[in-house]
Amino acid sequence: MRLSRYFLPTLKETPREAEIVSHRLMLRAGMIRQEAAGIYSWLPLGKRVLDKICNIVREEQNRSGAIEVLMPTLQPAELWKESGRYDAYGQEMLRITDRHDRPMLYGPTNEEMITAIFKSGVRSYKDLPLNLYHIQWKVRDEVRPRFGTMRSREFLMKDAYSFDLDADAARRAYYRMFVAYLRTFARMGLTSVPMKADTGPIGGDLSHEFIILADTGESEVFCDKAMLDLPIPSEDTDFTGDLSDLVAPFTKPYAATDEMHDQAAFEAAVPEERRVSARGIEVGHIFYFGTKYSAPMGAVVTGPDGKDVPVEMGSYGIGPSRLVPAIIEASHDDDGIIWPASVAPFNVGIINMRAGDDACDAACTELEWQLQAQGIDVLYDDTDARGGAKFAQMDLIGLPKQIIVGPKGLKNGEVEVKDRKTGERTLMSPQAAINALTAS
RNA sequence: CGGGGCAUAGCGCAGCCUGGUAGCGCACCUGUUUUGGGAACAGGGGGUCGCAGGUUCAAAUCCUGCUGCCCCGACCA
Repeated sequence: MRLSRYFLPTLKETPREAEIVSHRLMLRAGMIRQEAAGIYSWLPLGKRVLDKICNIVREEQNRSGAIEVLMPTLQPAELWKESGRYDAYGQEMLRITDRHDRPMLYGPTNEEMITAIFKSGVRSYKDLPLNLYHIQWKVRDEVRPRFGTMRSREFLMKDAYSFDLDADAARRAYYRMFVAYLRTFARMGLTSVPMKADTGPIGGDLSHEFIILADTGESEVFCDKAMLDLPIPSEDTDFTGDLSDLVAPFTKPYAATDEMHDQAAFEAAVPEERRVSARGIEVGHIFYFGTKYSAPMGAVVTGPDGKDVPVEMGSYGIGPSRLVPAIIEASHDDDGIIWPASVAPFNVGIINMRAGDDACDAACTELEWQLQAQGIDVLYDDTDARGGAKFAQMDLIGLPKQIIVGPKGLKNGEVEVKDRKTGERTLMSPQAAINALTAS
């Protein structure tokens, strides 16, 4: 992509409304634009990151055996009256009326609809286990949206729903998602900590929030330092097997958000030097809720004994539109964003120090072409801005690697490869640069 | 939903107290000189001062009402 043909409205100054660093950087890097309180447009750079995140989420969901569907954002109120949540949900549910005066709503979540879908397609226990998920915009008319896309009124969520014959099978389904979540966040360069969460009226221990530690997090969290260094299950994990041994190391150590925190238990369980008390961002939430929706909505399967039983369900959420700022909170410096390679909007930035100079133009074009031929996403700054401005902008938008091409280097047949994170710069031939950047 | 604040060019702001018809920096356009960490000079374009009323010869400025947005708290992917 040529910068001269792209739409990248970056800002030197921070818009006044932005308080936290991720919101500021997303606005300055031209990733989003606010349309109303808690409602944002995603501009090209932001859209690329969001798509990369969704693809990682999708790959890990698929790997775990979940199947993708797509449900609408608009739902009939009727469905929610069946479950009893139409009245229970309150002001956060954005309700509208269609031209026939039928009450509708913008979906804040999809338990009801997925249960209806399940009901219409499944009769037998032989069709279980089943896990259906989608990635769709959700609407919650938040009392106080804030922090950019971290807490917005319209947000993208991956929500998966598992269906099983009994509680044991439901637990196995829960563990599959647990492992998928560990892998998903790790692939984005994040250290996530699963923390016991409130299970509400269902009880049990099958609810976890996945928390990223960050100073600007909304909740206070406590955990054993050992949790931060646990190895992540590999991509060869057999999701058809029993995953309890993989999950156990993550559920045994102490880890709790403030609402579940018990200081005495914390001190008893964790030696002082390993006690971490920090702030965190919730990027995922999984829970098992049994027959809470299947029973009132009549979602049953016929068991091996010929009797109908309501299915055991769980639901599993990840917020991609929240992960974007979460990753920035976890990975930035004074100059801007530092994208982990897996979610970077472009892998490599090329800076032409002397646009219009034949040798520089030719070298840049060749690099751009060669890298793109290898499947590398390249943003080539071919504008005639001064070098300093180009460096600053490239650092702001956080591309992991940069190639600096200028007359000084080219005199010796060299270009400079810069690592955004370390700031390290290395002179090498263009071919060596291509080799280095396509190696992994 | 309670408490506080803000609204003037795309962005950041000054002007308001003490009324006289709008200004600065960045960005943008033209030209020249430049070019290795947010260039310099010269010229230029862009604003129903959030909206609606009112006071006044005259309102960005004073008064009233409304709307939008931000922050702090209680609630949440």
